[in-house]
Amino acid sequence: MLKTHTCGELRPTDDGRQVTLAGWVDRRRDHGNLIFVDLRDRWGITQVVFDPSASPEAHEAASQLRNEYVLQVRGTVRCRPEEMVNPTLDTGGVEVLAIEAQILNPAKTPVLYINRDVEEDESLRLRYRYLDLRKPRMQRNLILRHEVVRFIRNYLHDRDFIEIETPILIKSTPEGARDYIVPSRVHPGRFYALPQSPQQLKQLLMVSGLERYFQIARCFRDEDQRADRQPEFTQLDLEMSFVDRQDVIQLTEGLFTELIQTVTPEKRLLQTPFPRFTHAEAMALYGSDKPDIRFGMLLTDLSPDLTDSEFRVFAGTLSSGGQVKGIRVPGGGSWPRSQFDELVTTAQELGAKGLIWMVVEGTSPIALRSPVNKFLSEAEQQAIVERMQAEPGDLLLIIADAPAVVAEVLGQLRLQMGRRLNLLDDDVLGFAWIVDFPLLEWDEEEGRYSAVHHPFTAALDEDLPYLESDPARVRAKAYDVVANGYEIGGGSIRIHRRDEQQRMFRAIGLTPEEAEAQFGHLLQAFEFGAPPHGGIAPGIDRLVMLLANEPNIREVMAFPKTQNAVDLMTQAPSPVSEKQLRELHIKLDLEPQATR
RNA sequence: GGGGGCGUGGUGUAGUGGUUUAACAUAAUGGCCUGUCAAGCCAUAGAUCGCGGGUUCGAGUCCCGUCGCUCCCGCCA
Repeated sequence: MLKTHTCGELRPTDDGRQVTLAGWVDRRRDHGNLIFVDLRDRWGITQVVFDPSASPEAHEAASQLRNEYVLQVRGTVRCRPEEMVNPTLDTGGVEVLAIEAQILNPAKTPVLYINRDVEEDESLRLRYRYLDLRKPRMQRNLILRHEVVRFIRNYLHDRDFIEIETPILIKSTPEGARDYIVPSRVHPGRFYALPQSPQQLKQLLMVSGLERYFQIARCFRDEDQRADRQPEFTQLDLEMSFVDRQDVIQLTEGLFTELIQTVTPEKRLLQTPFPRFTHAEAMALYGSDKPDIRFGMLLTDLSPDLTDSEFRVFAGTLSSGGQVKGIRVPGGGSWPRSQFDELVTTAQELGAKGLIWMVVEGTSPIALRSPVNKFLSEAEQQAIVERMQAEPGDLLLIIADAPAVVAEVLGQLRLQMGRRLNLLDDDVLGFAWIVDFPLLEWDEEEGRYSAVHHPFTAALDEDLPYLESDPARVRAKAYDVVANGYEIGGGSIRIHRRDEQQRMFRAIGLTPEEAEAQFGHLLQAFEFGAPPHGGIAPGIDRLVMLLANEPNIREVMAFPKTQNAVDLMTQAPSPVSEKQLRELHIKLDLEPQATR
């Protein structure tokens, strides 16, 4: 080793020790005769003093130093006098008096500031990611990620799970996200796909009798990016045999609870055991299937009070199967009028026909300030205020529209209002389970039903009889774990019988021939004694993002891609040679512009 | 596919409502300095304002296009 100690470990008790440190120059403070260098490595920063009276040679070397030079120093640890202790450094009680210094590598002026916290242009950070990753924030995130994965491995190992790798080159199937595909050289015209998740493979491992499997699995989806979505990402993929929903939920909940208490003890879990909502409840109360339950401001259904209203917006909406619902924004009544107009615009941009706002000025007697109160009877105003438990000074935001629109718009407004009122505490993790998702949803574009979760998800036993007669009514043995408004993971109890799986394929419009061609291996496997099984797949990146208080998952990935799925450091994707294409029997058919 | 934001010395910003040497901080280069820890002081150098076109006497600033990064909708079984 080129060092005897790290830059984070020396303490006053090491006084007098001969040590060798190596790392990067974080800062140099040159006083002419005396030079101070903050030497940095992964473990910390130690101040090195270059005194010409102690070592002229080392001092001369130090005068050459610039930020990010790689330096090896041999010297003597000495305690700092009390008034020179730096309380902001773990090693601030000591310094190393340099006897010998060797520049292992100089460095150009860095394009990013490693030693200060500035928000540099993201493309610059990604292009020079290896420099970006030198920053304490990024190292902290990568270390946290490692700790999370290490805890998961230990936890599952202790519970008799085994980690099994599944192939990255697999078969493309049309269901789900767009596949990344890989051409085969030895089979001209044929392609592998990169897994969107190891779903079928882990189910086959259950057929194999492994019973408890997990994998820290890389997944690939060729879809457009978001702050919490990258083209490749990592899931904790796990599957268990002879379980029901309760078993998977309990295991996952125990894992998360202990993980967070161990790895990020500064985080507070809002509620354990995690509260459970049916999908219908979550939509009704929060307007979202991934609710942020750190704050209330629940959606209140006003429909029962307004069915006979003279106000046509309400009556008309209700008579045509719509809903009237609202949220109560405490204290929002004092905002300027212009902000209410902005909220109306926001609601319309989100798809609502309009937004009704009411300022509660008094509750006994009822006094509302609103563009519509002249259309509402005294009794109706009374009912609205009572049902929403409104108090003077509150702002009420009401939407009358189709149920899906009401949920979407009020759900979004609720989040905006929560942020605005500072109701979202970053140190709190509001985990919850969402269960009883619909099994199928109508796909307008394809003109058929498609699986909400995936086509291997089992239906609730009591709903299964309606699979053919009333598909939209069937609920799934599925469960999502959500936290702070993010979907952290989803899972289900799977179908394990061939006949039931074929029924499901039929329900999503696959012919028996198509089902056989695409999923024949799975159907066949189910004929050889497939056990009941189920599992879940939490997203590691999103979880770590939450634990690290980061706004996007790029901050917890070493080498992420841009929104256009480009790697700015390596410039992937890039053209390949004619020879490579020829070997793969691939001819390009590009627009003239697109040849770059 | 659509909508929004951003792009000015190496880096982070100011300027932007039409006009002169495009300002500040930091980094950089040289000098001074024995106790700093975002060291300090002095001096020097560095941007034709993402790129292309247009309007104008005059464009960093206005208009059109384009590229890059980003946020969102669609999409993400």
